[in-house]
Amino acid sequence: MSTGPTDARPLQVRVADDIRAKIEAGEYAPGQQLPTYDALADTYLCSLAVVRKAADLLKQQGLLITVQGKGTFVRERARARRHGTDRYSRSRWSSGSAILVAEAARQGLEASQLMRFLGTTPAPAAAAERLGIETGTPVHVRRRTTLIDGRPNQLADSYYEAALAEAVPALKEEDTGPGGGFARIEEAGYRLARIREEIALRMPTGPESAALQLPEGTPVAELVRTVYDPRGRPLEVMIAVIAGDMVAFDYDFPVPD
Amino acid sequence: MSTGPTDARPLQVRVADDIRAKIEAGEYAPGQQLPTYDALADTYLCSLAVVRKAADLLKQQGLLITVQGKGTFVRERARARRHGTDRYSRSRWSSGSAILVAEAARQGLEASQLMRFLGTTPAPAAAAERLGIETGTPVHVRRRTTLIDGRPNQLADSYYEAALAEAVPALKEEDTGPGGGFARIEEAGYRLARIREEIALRMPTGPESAALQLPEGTPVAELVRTVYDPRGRPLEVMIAVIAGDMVAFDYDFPVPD
DNA sequence: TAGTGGTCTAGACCACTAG
DNA sequence: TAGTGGTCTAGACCACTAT
Repeated sequence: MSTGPTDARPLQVRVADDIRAKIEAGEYAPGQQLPTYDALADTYLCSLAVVRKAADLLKQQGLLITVQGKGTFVRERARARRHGTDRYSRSRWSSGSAILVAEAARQGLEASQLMRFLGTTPAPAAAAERLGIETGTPVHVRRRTTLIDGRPNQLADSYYEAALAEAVPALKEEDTGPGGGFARIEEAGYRLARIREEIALRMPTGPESAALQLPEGTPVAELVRTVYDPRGRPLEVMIAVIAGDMVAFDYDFPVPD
Repeated sequence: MSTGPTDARPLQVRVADDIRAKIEAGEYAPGQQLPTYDALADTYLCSLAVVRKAADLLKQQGLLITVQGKGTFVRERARARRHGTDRYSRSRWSSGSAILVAEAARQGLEASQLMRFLGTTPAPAAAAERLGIETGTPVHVRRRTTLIDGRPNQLADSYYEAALAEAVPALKEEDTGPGGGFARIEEAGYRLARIREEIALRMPTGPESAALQLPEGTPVAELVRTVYDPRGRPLEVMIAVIAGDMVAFDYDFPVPD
């Protein structure tokens, strides 16, 4: 541990920095188990609580994970799903492939979906606002969990006005069929014209952290996607909470006038 | 504290949840000081260490901030700068306003900039890759810190190939003049046609956390923006690290074919 | 059963802020 | 000077994993 002559930093920080340095130097490789807390306390001549606090700092920074009863491990970087505008290409979903699975496969990932809830609910403020209705108005909702390579990476809730859900009965089914909900909506005579995506960053709440199996120190992206018809009427609002270590967003657009 | 009959959750978690509930209920308002650790330990009939751990959990979630010697406070949500595609509108920057300041003003925010470094540097991999050159090739860089309402919110580094920096001398000046660097580049005969933005989420490193004055539990967005000319040649690569609590991204695009 | 990390206590002392 | 949060110790006991 490189303790400078006037190193006034707290012991726990110096221990954390030393471990981080070893990780970055490859001395502890991704997935590898670290020495036990007891061993580290011996090495650094400090109490267990200090080692514990140092490990907490590194967990917060997403460098370590701990498993009770097993040990402490260098975190392996998850594979990110790139989230670009071209995944919305009409040619792709109108041709019949399941949009999520096909898009993931293109990136060499295996995707699946789990329906958490399907039915009517009072519209939450964020959805109501974008649908142009009153908060609390009954809307149809599809709550799903998306998994990549078996790990949950996204909690996605799609909201539809009741009238639209009536006009597009597939939206009330678990399986919306080839091309997904977008294809069914267009078949019912609507046209999807524009998409607006809003992204915010934050730390997960407790339940989100559990549902997404997030390691400590992993932020989430909150993505609000609104799909509009050619006259600017909102057809769908999706609110998704996405594991920050498993996503990257890509946008490509012309310089606006 | 609503301790159910079979509440097996750790005490520190129950304490944290109870405090969170009070914050969400408005019992502790944003900016308000919480009772001292000692007082909370008395209230919850637990040790100081448990209160401390509960507070750590809430800090990680971005709900509390602590100031040594002063106390513990409910975190006030920072005002976010919306980061939309229309801020790149040619009509805006070509008309002479300072792009950053004007855009922030439109949102009721006060923006300013601080130049951290201006000169030549070996191209980092992320920039070189997108500029289509070898990593390590000397490039011109503008490193700036952006402040919103006086708080630093963005560390932005723009990279230019050496030849372009020669052709656009303003890029080597602190002040690029009305309309900023984009205006100067077009005046030199280039044309900005497309923009690609890539966003990733992560926790800040120590230095980033310090430079952006980030409260604990605040993630950062890493934004890589590449600007292309009409023939698809990259003109500028900007790599920005943005405080997660002070930004929201907006994209609006047609459904691609 | 042995070994790991997780929770919790009681208490000493330090660093910073405010009056 | 008094009061705040921060660091650190020593140790007890619990929960989970492996063998």
